[in-house]
Parts: sequence; C-alpha cells; structure tokens
Amino acid sequence: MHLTTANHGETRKARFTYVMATRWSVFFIRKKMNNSNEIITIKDIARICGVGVSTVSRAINDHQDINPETKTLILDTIKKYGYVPNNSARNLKRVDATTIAILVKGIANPFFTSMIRVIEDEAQKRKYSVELRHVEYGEDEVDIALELIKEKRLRGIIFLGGYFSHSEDKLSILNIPFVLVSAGCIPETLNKEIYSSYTVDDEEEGYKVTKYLIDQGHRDIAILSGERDSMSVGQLRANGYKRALEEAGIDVREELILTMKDEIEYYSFANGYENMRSFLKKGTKITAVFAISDVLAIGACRAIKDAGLRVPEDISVVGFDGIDLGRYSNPSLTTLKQPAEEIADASSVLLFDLIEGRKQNQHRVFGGELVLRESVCARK
Amino acid sequence: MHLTTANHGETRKARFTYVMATRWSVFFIRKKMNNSNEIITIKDIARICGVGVSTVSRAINDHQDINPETKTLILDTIKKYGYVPNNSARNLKRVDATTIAILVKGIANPFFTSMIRVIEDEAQKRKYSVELRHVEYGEDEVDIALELIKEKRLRGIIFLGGYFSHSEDKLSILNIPFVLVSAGCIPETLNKEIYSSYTVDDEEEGYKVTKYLIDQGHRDIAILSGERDSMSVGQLRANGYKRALEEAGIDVREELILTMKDEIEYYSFANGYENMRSFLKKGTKITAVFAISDVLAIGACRAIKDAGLRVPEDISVVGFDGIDLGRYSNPSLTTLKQPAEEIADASSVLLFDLIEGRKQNQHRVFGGELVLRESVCARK
DNA sequence: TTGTACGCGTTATCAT
DNA sequence: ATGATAACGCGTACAA
Repeated sequence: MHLTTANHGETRKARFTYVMATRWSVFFIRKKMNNSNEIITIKDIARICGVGVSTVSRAINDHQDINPETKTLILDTIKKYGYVPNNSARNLKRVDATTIAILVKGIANPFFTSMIRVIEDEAQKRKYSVELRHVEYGEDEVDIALELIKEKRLRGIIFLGGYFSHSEDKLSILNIPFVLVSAGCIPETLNKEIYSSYTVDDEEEGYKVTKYLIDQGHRDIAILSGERDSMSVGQLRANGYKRALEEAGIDVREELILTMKDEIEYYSFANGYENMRSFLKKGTKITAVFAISDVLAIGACRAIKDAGLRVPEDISVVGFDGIDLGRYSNPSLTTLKQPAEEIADASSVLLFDLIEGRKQNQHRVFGGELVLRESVCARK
Repeated sequence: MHLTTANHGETRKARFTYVMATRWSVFFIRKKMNNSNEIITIKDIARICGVGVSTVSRAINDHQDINPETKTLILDTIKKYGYVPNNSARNLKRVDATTIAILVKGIANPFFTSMIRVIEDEAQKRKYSVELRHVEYGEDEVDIALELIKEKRLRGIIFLGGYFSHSEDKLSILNIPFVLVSAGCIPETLNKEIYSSYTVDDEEEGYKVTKYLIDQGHRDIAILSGERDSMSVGQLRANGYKRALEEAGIDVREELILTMKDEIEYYSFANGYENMRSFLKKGTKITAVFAISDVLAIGACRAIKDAGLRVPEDISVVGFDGIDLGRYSNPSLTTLKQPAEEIADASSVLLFDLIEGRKQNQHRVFGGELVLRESVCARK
C-alpha cells in the first residue's frame, strides 16, 4: 500500500513514507520517485509481490497454472515499476528464442524500405524481434548470416535482394529456415528443399518489359543491367531482354548492354546517371532504355535530359521495381511493378510457418505488372 | 593433431579417425566434417585447446597476461571451428556492453539513410553493435528508448529526426548518453546538460531559404510545412519562413501555410503531392513554394505539373535536406543542403566520447548550404 | 601466466 | 498453484 500511495504522491509525501517503510519498500519508493532507471529485475518484482521468481515468469509468459489474481497483481506491479525483461538473459535461456533477421543487400535502394516495414510489422504481431542488417555489395550474406545465427541465436532469416550463387554445401550450413526474397539466380541444380524463395520471375518480367518496348516499335534498345560479374536479378532481367530481342529477330548487341559502374554505389541514381551519360557520349544510336531498377532509370532520365535529349520523345525509358517515386518523377516512370508489400507479407508469414514447423520450404513466383506512365512512347 | 588432419580430410578419413580418437575430439571432428553448426561454446574451445575458459576469454578480448603462443593457438582454433561468442551471454555479463541504438523517426524519408550508414560504420570501427529501430510518427521515441535500454542494455542512443518536446523529467529517465540529431524544437527551458544535440539551425536555414525566394522577387510564397500540431523541425523551418516574410514587409497569410496531410504518410512524396494538389485546386495565387523537406518538394513539383503549370516558370519550388535525388529529379531541386554525413559522423563520435566519459554533453549547430539548381527562377 | 568458481537475469524442471 | 534451483554462455575475481 505504501508503494501505491507514494507512487502518486509528491516528494514530501514520499519522504514521510520513508520513515515508516521497511527497508525494501523504501528502496522501491525511491526508485519510483526518482524516476531513476536503476535496473529492476524479475527478482525485484518477485520480492515486491511476495512471490517467487518462477511465478513472475509464468505471469509474463502467459503460462497456465497460475492464479489469475496473482497474475493480475504481478502484471500491475510490472507496469507500475516499468519493468522490462532483459532480452539477453531471455535469449540465453530460451530454447525458443524469438529473433529473426532481415539481411538487406543494398540499403540505398528504396525498393526495399517498404518491404522491411511490412516484415517488421508481421514480426511484431508475433512477438518476434527483428535484427535488421545491411549487407554491403562486397560482403557475403551467408557468412554474415552464419555469424548472426550464432551470435543472436536467430530462428529465421529473410534475405532481401542480392544474388544467391552459393553452393548447396554452404547454404546447408544455415540450419535455420530462410527465405530468399527478390534475390536472383539460384542455380537450378540446387536442392529446392533446403531453402525457400519468394520472388517475381525476373527473366520473364524482363522479357515482358522488353517485348513491350519492341511492340512500341523500338529496335535499338539499351539495357542498364546489374553487377558486372555476378549472377543477380540484373542478369536474369537481362536474359529476358535478350530473349525478347532474339524472338523479335533483333540482334543482341553487346555495346548496348551496360553493367553498373563498379566505382559508384550500386543501385543508386548516380550509377544510372553516370552509366547513361558515358554511354550517350559515345553517340551510339538508341531509342529506348530498359533499366533493371527504377533508381537507375531515374538517373538515366536525368542523363538523357542533360545530354539535350528528351524522355520519351528521343529516348524512352522503362524501369523495374515500381517504387513510389516513379509516380512522382518527371516524366513519371513506366515500370514493371513488383507486388512488394504482398511479397514481403507472404514471405514473413512463410518464414514463421517454417520456424514453427507448419510448412515445408516453398518456392513461389509473384506476377509483376507493367505500369504504363509517361517515360515511354511509341517509335514513329 | 587428429583434429587438424581430419579437418582437411574427406569423410572416409574422418571415419577412420573416429575409431582412434577420444570422446571429445570425435565430437568435434564430426562437427567440422558435417559443417553442422551445432552451437560451439567457449568451453568447447577451451577443451580443445586444453586450457581454461578464462584463458580463451582473455585471448578473445585482447587482455594482457596471456602467453602469446597460447593466444595464437586459441585464436587459430576459434577461426578453425567458426566459433562466435554468444552476444546475449556477453551482454548479460559485461558491464561495458557495447550496443547503441539508432531511433529513426520516419523510415520513409531517404534523408536519413545516408546518415544511418555513416553511424553504423563508425560503430563497427569501435566494435559496438547497433540496434536500428524505426519509430512510427505516432510513437513516443523516449518510451521506446526506455524499453530498449532495459531490454538490450544500451550504452547510448542516437535519435534521428522527430521532435523533442519532452519534459526534462522524462528525458532524465534515460540515464545513458544520447544525441538528438536533426531533431526539432527542444524547449529552451530544458537543462542543456542532460542531453546533446547536433543539428542545423532549422529556423535560421528556413529563414535563408525564404529570404532567397524573396530576393528572387517572390511575394506570394506558400510553405509545405510539417506535422500539424507538434513542434518539429517543420515548425522551426516555418518560423524562419515567417520571420523572413515579416522582415521583408510581406504579410504572413495563414492560407499559404500548409501542414502535412494527416491521412498520408508523413514526409512522403505522396504527402507533398496531395497537399499541393488540393491547394492548387483552390486557385490561390502563388509564385513560389518552400517545402520543408525534399521529398515533399518533389511531390509538390509533380502536383504543379499535373495542374498544367510549370516549375519554375509558373511556380518556383525549393526544398530542404539535400538528398541525392534532388540532383537527378526533373527539374533538379534547389534546396537547403544539410551536411548529413558530417552531422552523422560527428554525432557518432560524440556519442562514443560521451559513453566513454571523455566529454560532456554538447550542442553543436551545423551550417546548411543553399544549393541552387533548376527549380527556382526569378520572378519577372 | 593460468585455471576455478561464481554470478549476470531469465526460463524450465522438479518438487511441494 | 507455487517456490527452489539448475542451467544458458560468458567475463572476472581470486586462487594457484
């Protein structure tokens, strides 16, 4: 009772209580009064409530076998003292630790931000905490994942972006569920049962985009592709580009295939800009560009403008991803929109199903949608 | 010796070794051979090396009082077995736990992404791990911080963005160092010794921007401001706007002050777009807009275009922040560039100085730079 | 220089 | 329904 009263009283009242209180309650009164956050543990809560620690633990973790009244008392006390269980201790002890990680390849790409939020929300709903980690383009995401697994006792991982040319051996080291989201180029030989992947069909969508340009009468179509060497979504989309060209009887010309500049951050406006700029300087004639990412497309648009040309009248530009910005840029961007939120949501649901043993590894392909806006026009 | 050999051998060799090996070494040989990642602990390493756990601990943590040879052996073994110390256990034990948090208000705003990376890099250099947490606009960052502090035993916090109208009482609950970065409106009455802040002078820079527009001959200048009610950087920048107007003898008209739409995500292209669109529908005559954030500015540019007007000929637009996109958008964006990387770098350095007791709380104001591009022209 | 043993805060097991 | 108590993996006094 002292506690409750003192808790709402002003300083003078608390001082008064001080005199009458036992050692322990004094201690806590002062804590509360000072609003100090000297760390308060489960033991303290137990002591205050006059119960054992295990009872408090039961109350916290919604176990059965606990008297509702006791539970209420404990929960109230916890709230009153602002007690928060120490996560390190929890993870140390719990077999069912509750952390998943999102490994994002390429923080600069705004395409991922909306997905991250969706995943975080889903995790929060299920009381999992998420470890968000940015992976630089040089880094090996599997190695990083491995470290994280041991360090944080992860239960599952979502890999966002990047490419996955890892060997089966290497992937099987990760003996927790993981979902490859919007990641490219999984060797066909890989055992599909050891991993999950949710993504669009990059090759097919790349084909769709290119076919659309061809249908609009374009013949000289450049592509702003991905990383030079590695197999990535960029490569896959480029494969679709080549297939569409071949199918239409148009030569695939190597000089029209531009890989991202290595010295500039990947998937950035700057990369698209500089790449396009140096290409235009050469004077090679084109009437359309397929950029394998919206950010590259926007950079390219600017480079085209700076070269004294117009989008789309002189050069049409089509992007890939469907980021918000595309609607508001000028000209607004014709693009292949990935159902980002949907993919992200489904991926996290799948991950938790995998973690909790409700499902086996899955591979799902999401359909993209060609969004027609201003950056493409028909070739006269 | 068995271990080393088996480690490089193929399965058959390992099987052979099995027979001869002791119980323990067999255990580890199989671990390694399987590439399984059953959790290997400090005890295991100690056992393998034939030393005590404390010796291993000393090797890991670069303590003195350890035989260099022993250390080498241990470090090699650790690498060989891919041992990674369990962070939860470490944090539980260590007084000098090494986690800081970045609390970002508004994930959607690309202005923060470059800063985050800089801070992460700086933290990594000092072997701190960072907890990145997104704060929604409705959430109270101090409450979240408080939870995190207890949950993860944070050593310091960087608050990125948002406003800080919290009471001294509330802030002092956070008894770890924290730096307010690009956060707005700290009540002047607040005791400057209990917190640090690194930011631009939002009021002054807002003044500069507006003054520039006035100097270009503009009189009817609207402002795309921040959140409706709360004191935020938006408010401060708007205050600068008002001051510049008054100083130039121009009436401050309430109908030209547009706060962000509540029903749309704050600091998003969409918010700038819709806000501008509904304003233009009213037909109020203006010749310039000051958007308190680049993303709003870009959205506004598009709304202006969609209304059949031109930027800058009919309406000039100036932004604030200096995000990359501004260079590549069309028209490119005249904006007040904050030295984002510099602020982020200095902030993290400060935070670690605070944590390690080398400094007292600091308040530093960084200068912004007006970057002149295409979205503003002089009023004829 | 090295090893033993204790404790960090929590959950799980086992009594009661 | 509840309370002791033993782990979890690590760092660190302290002893050797």
